[in-house]
Amino acid sequence: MEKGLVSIDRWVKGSQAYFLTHLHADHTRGLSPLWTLGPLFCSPITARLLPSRFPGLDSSLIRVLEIGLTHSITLISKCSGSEVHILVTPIDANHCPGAVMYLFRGEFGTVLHTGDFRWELDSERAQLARRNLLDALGGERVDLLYLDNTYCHPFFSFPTREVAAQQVVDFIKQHPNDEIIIAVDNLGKENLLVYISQALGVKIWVWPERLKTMHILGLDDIFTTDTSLTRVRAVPRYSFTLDTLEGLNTICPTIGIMPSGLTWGSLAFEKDIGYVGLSESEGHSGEKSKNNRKRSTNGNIKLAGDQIKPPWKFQEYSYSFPYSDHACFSEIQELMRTVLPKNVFGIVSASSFDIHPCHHFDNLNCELCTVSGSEISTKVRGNHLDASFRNKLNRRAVLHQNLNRSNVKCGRHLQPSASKTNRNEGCTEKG
DNA sequence: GCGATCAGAT
DNA sequence: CACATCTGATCGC
Repeated sequence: MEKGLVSIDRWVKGSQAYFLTHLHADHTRGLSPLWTLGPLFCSPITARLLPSRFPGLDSSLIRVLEIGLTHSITLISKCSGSEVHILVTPIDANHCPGAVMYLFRGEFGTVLHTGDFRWELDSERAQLARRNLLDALGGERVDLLYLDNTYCHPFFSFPTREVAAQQVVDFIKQHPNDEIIIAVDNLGKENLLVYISQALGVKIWVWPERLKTMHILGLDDIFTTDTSLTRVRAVPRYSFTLDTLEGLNTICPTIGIMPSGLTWGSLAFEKDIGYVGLSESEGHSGEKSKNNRKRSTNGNIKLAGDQIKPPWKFQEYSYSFPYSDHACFSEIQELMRTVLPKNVFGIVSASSFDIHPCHHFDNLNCELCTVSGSEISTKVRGNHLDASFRNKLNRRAVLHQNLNRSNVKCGRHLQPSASKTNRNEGCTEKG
């Protein structure tokens, strides 16, 4: 596609149409309530959430695209001055509420931008997304795939969110006398909270802004801002620190739950970074015991591959569960097989795992793209990357070893500096 | 004083 | 590390 026509999650001058995949902050950098640069295309749910994120945003610029339908857009080529017809099909990305992928078709070829996505094909929702995608493709391959490569490495293996949610529920049930806090962002992981609420028959505390978001999403009776009503609270991830947990534990026993795909991989396991089997975990006693710390290194069960069982105790009071809103490697693999991209470009370039996606998909006959800014500038074959690939893998291994050591030292590296106070007391305090 | 941008933090 | 987010400093208007 020629330059100057469309931007996806990119909010700078120079395009005629702007597409938003979802409302996470790292995809809206540059977008502000003063936005005037062009029409903003998004899904219906994103459109409903937009005013709360960007109060005063000119609503006449918002173009709502129904998911699964193909929409026709006409733009003007800056090169030739002639009309450019673009077909765009938003596909449910199964990431956070409102998140979509965009499939673009036109004379330029077929381009799929996944935004951030999950691809759990045993869920009906993802099956429908896959059908919509295949229908829109009509048997064609994707020429250029912009891929959510967050977990694009065989290293990353974790279960579906439903399985992970059940693991969280089982864990909470095993700790009936503890307060529970769960780290979440401003958007996403709602289904985990709903699942917990329904399984345990409790409401979930959220901070006031988050409650507004829940109401916009139509989740009316499950959440509360009254801490006296429940022992389960969702708190902003940035307030989820060792300091916060220690502080809370001086008042009453409190366990932190970190839902994330980040730490769930087979390499981490080989390096023995301290997974704790579910049956091995024990009731939280509230004591800052060296025993507990020992448990995360000495008491873990060594399992292999998909036998890994959460939770992983990564801090004195905190456990990680493999609940991820990003696709694991096998799901990325499935998407690649579905669209058979001729060229691939990873959209998460800041990741330490920025090995090019094609490295893992030699058999797909796809080109390796590197980028300069937002423009695709060169295309080279992938095999020469072996050295850097190994380096990055080694770096990751060292990283996880360090992580392990830090855990033994009670997460020293995660402690905020002594001068810092808890920035979000209001979100975590009792009463 | 406000918005944009960046560094630094978890 | 950094899934995404927040705070605080700085700069230009």
